Amino acid sequence: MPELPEVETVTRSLLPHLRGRLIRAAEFRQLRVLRGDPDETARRLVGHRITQLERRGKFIMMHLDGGGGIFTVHLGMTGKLLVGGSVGKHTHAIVQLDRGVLTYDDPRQFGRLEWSPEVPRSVARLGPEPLVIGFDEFWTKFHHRKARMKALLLDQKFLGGIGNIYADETLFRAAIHPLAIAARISKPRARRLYDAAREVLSEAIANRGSSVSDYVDAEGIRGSFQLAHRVYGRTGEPCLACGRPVRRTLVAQRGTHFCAFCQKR
DNA sequence: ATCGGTACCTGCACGC
DNA sequence: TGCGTGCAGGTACCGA
Repeated sequence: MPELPEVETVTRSLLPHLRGRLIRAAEFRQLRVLRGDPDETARRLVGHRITQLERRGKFIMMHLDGGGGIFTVHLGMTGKLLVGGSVGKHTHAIVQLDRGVLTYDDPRQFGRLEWSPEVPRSVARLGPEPLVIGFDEFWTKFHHRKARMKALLLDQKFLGGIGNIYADETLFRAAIHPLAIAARISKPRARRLYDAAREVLSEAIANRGSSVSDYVDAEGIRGSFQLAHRVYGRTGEPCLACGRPVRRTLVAQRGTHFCAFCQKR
């Protein structure tokens, strides 16, 4: 489900429910999604207040008061953080607050929950935020890379937060072929790419993310940016620029949607 | 350091 | 109805 715009939306919708809340109890059911010992993690959480929430890439960090460390959540493909939700078959964590309850649901169990005293390694190794990095720094990181464009955009050490949907949408808007080699792209085209990524992500956040199947925010509300997708999920439909059918192929083991005419290598 | 491939899970849509 | 297949917003880890 969740790439940068979806995780940003979840974080924002979570904030009014979680900031200042005292954690009264924490229960972990499916241990696959928990990094660390369940009892130890519960002990670290209980008795602390959540002082602030912070998104980095696709991670959500909950900061705890009094040097209580950080509780970090990654939603994987199908993770959901819900306030006031009920407990179901795929509910793997239940956090009781002084006001309300926070649950973590995740059918595929690709998500991760982790308590750590400092910023966890998973977050520390992320590349810069695409909406924060300047073009000069982007170009420095970009121009020598020999990876295919699609794979590079998906690489979280390059930029944090772009996933399969927004990689495809970015490349279409920048008119760059997903198999293009980064190092062979000129500076002006790299500028278009940089602008396209920021534009797509900003618009998606403004539309509360893309709900392609079951993504919802912390209050169960769907996003609407799926209605604005230009290539993702539009296989066989006409390219909005040239009318030729949108093609789907596999790049970096991920379904990749693009227009073979508009996007140049 | 960088790149590409595989593993990890469940659910759903589809064809037969 | 049931069964096999392919596909799905993710990262970690491995070898080259």
